[in-house]
Amino acid sequence: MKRNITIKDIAELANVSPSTVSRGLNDSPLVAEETRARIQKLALEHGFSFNTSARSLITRKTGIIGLIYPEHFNEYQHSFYLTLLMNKIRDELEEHEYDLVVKFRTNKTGTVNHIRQLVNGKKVDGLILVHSKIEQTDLDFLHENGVPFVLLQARQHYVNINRENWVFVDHKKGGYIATNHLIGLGHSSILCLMLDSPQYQFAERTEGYNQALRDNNIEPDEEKIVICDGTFECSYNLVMQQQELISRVSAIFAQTDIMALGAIEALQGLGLSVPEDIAVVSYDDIEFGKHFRPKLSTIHQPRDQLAVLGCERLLGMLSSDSTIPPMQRLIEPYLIVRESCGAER
Amino acid sequence: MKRNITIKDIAELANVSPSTVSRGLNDSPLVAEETRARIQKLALEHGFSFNTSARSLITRKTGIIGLIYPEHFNEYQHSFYLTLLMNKIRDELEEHEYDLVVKFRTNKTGTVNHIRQLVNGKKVDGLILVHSKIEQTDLDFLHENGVPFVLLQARQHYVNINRENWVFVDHKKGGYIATNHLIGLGHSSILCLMLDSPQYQFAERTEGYNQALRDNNIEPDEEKIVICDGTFECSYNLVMQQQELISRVSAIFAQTDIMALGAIEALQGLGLSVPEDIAVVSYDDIEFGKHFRPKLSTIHQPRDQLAVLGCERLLGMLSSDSTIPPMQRLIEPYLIVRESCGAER
DNA sequence: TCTCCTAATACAAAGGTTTGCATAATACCG
DNA sequence: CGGTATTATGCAAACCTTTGTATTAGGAGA
Repeated sequence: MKRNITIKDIAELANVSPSTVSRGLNDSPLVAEETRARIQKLALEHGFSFNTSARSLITRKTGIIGLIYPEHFNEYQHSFYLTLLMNKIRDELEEHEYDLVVKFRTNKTGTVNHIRQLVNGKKVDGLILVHSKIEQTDLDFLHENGVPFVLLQARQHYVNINRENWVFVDHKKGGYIATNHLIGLGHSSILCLMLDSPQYQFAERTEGYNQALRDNNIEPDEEKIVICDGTFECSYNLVMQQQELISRVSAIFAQTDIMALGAIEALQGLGLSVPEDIAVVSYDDIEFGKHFRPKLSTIHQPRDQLAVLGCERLLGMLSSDSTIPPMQRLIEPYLIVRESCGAER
Repeated sequence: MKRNITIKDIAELANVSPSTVSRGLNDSPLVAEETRARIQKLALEHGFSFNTSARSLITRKTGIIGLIYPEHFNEYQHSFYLTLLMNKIRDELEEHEYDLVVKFRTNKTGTVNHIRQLVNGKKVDGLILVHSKIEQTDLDFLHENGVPFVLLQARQHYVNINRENWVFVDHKKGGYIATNHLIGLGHSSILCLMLDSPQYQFAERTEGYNQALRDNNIEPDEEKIVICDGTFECSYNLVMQQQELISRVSAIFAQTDIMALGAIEALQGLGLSVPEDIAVVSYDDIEFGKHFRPKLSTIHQPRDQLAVLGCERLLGMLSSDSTIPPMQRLIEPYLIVRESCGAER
């Protein structure tokens, strides 16, 4: 591997000291305009770049942000949403010259704890914790080490978030809006296809569902909340197996788009048409929803807003060392009406 | 930010010199078993991790791999496939303790050249170039700097690949298999929905299409190759606008799954059913294909194999400094038969 | 002309690790 | 017991920047 050109080399070429070169390239006001120009020209000519490691070593900044998400989101059915969020985050960070390194967090004992590894190894300047499937002890650890971080997407009920920076989606509101939409269209017997997962956000969606029912004087019915693992197949099978139950409802609130797709596929297989025979509303607004037939009416999660706000705050924390009061934002999701709920009946 | 615990601290605690600690933690045979045990115990107790920057500075290894893809693959219609490939690559690298940093490469003048930036700044140990939308000069630059890299997915026709390491998909073969499948089902008038892009791979798919026709004594018809930008919408609109042309074919070869979905949507809108009235075969095998109605018959790109082989080779190059002859693999895609082509007619 | 100030630059230390070489300690052999 | 391997450890340099402090030169003011 070719030896790289260093500040020293440029210094020699420019007939100045390394420190002057450093200052020149970093636009320090301590260096004469003429000298700076000469240095920068030489640096450009010789394709000089700072050695990232050397620089990090002394500045204690790596220019890398770690993104941690819970391991079970590796599963196919979660990847659609996660990808959209991650891409947006990467774009945001890129604009501020930060790189993103992505890891998942498993709580299996005996496995590496990427959070501690990244922090102890001084690999990252800050962290973005998506879904915060994370132990309270990890958060404490981050505080002890003064590592800036933000929580994104949804809280974990067992985590104390009062002192943290976070941007969450108001999932209860989302569930409420979705259910309310169905009720507004004249449905009163609504099935809730609930995703069972350690993620509190799905319980929140169910809460919203129940609340909407109650607010419209419909008695929630435990039986109509059906648990599913979130896959297309599970959702499909559930509908297929629960035909009696299905016959007693006129609408379904599926907690993710994927689940809606599975359910719709099953319903159609049973000879029911959506939305004519049964309406379906879902959650996430993944891109595919609008290409499906029927086009999905779904709750849009403002993922771009999550990314923008989260990154903004994280970058803010990175640039100012004074402690600023935490930013805690609950973002409201909104309904996108397409075809799967049909018209008022 | 809390001062981190360093090798020196451990050295003091263990009553040895820093160099011994370093050796101990790195499993050097130069250190006594008893000492090593003592050192490792202390390191563990105090949550010690190597400072990545300091380490990189001297070892000249960062443990980071850069993945570069062409800018226009940021567009929605390409994201599905790219994501699948990237995720698999990340997993592979993760297993070998490498991190992945993702950048796109634009050829716009005046913008940063991420390749040079990553290499000059000594930020990465190696590169994975997906689709190699990349200048020959960049490749030359990488060789000059002795940076290991692999090309993945598809070649760019203007790039000289003889001396490079690469794993490409045999796209001509893919186009051939797809078309041949249709012909085997009795179709002789087949539309080719071609994606127009700087990517040579799509031209290759068309070549395969033409070849299959010729091998079956069907005269290729220029008119039946329709150009599309790859979006769902474009594909949809094309079908809608070219009804006369559509009426003269009994099958469509869409060069991506997304294009197939758009086309099918349009066909169904026109009152044609797939596959009964018109058969559709496509390319990519994105996950959604099997949830669509009809389920897509499509060419599977062995992306996991690309990822595995590519990473394997890259890691190989990183660990041995002797130059090994380039690995050049053309992977055969294969057909997955589902519903969209129907039965023999 | 001398002093003092300012502006521009240089010097040197620091950051945490690795590693070639020197040294010390132990064991071996005759 | 002297000498030589052998094993374990320490020393110090190197990796490349950044940055606080010292130095120098030049100009202003008296």
